[in-house]
Amino acid sequence: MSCEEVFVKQLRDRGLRYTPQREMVLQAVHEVKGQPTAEEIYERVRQLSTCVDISTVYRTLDLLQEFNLVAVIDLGDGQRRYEHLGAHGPRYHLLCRSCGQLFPLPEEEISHFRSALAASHGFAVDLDGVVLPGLCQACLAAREDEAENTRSRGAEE
Amino acid sequence: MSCEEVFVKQLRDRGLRYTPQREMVLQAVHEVKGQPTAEEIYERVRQLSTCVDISTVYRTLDLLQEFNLVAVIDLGDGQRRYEHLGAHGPRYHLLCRSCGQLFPLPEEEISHFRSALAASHGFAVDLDGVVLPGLCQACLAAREDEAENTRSRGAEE
DNA sequence: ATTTATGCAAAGGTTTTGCAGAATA
DNA sequence: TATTCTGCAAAACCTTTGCATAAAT
Repeated sequence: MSCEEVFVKQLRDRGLRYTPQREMVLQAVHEVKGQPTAEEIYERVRQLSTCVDISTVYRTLDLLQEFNLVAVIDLGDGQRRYEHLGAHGPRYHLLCRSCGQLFPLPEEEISHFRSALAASHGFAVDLDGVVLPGLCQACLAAREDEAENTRSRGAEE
Repeated sequence: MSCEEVFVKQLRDRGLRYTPQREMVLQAVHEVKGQPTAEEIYERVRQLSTCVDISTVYRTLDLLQEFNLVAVIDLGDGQRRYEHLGAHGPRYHLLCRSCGQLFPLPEEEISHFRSALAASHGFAVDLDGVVLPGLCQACLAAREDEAENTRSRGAEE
């Protein structure tokens, strides 16, 4: 079942309606790369039709989230971001604090952590859409180089 | 070295000043339980002195964060929260999506996850102040009971 | 015909900023 | 005395809401 079909079905099941605006927001969610903000999705929608309001975009994104068609992502910059959830299901992310790049984190990495936590605390972690900050390989290496340089410079002086 | 001493030293190192307002904000951070918002810290400060402005509180909290004396916590309710970082160092949290309770997550649980990730992706996760959502033991049990009841009721009818 | 959805505009809440006067080193 | 800091007020920011009109079933 395609995303659109899922959306229509879920709407119908609740007595809600499939409108052109809702269709356009879903399309924009597919088309905009990365993890767009509501504003960015709104801009894409505006390319399709000029008189759609951003409040409609927000309202539609709320629905898509409820239906598990998008995940909400927080990169800690005070703006909500949205990510399309296709057949692949939930995604987990690593955010490099230094370069700002977002890296996907495969499910396998999460599952060990999840079961360890379930065993020790009885807590069922649910990391859908969670963004884990840190330093990526490249930035970590750069930082180590810098520390090395500082040390050797210190020794010379 | 006490928090206050660290704060004063860090300020001096940057040519910044130790003012009564900054002292009171640090004190409030120690005294308010849990993970207070800027507003809550502000209220505590106001008990000490009536004419301190909330913008000063925000500005001081920014400094304390830079100096690693507080961690910033996001419980996903659109309000930044602050947590005092004492000698114990960074804290990790589990947030129950159902009852809203916050549970501490000991360092040991994190470290396996961190080394696994470092080995597989070369990414150094840094979960200081990160809040991992999920379901706590009690809410998980309650949910399972409910599912059980629904099933047996369904069978009766 | 009935109910839901939309656009508009305005409000909402938290956090930030500009600036003149006060305080610190 | 030279900067930094503060309080005040206003702005900025993202998101939500109320309401009359329009659209969908």
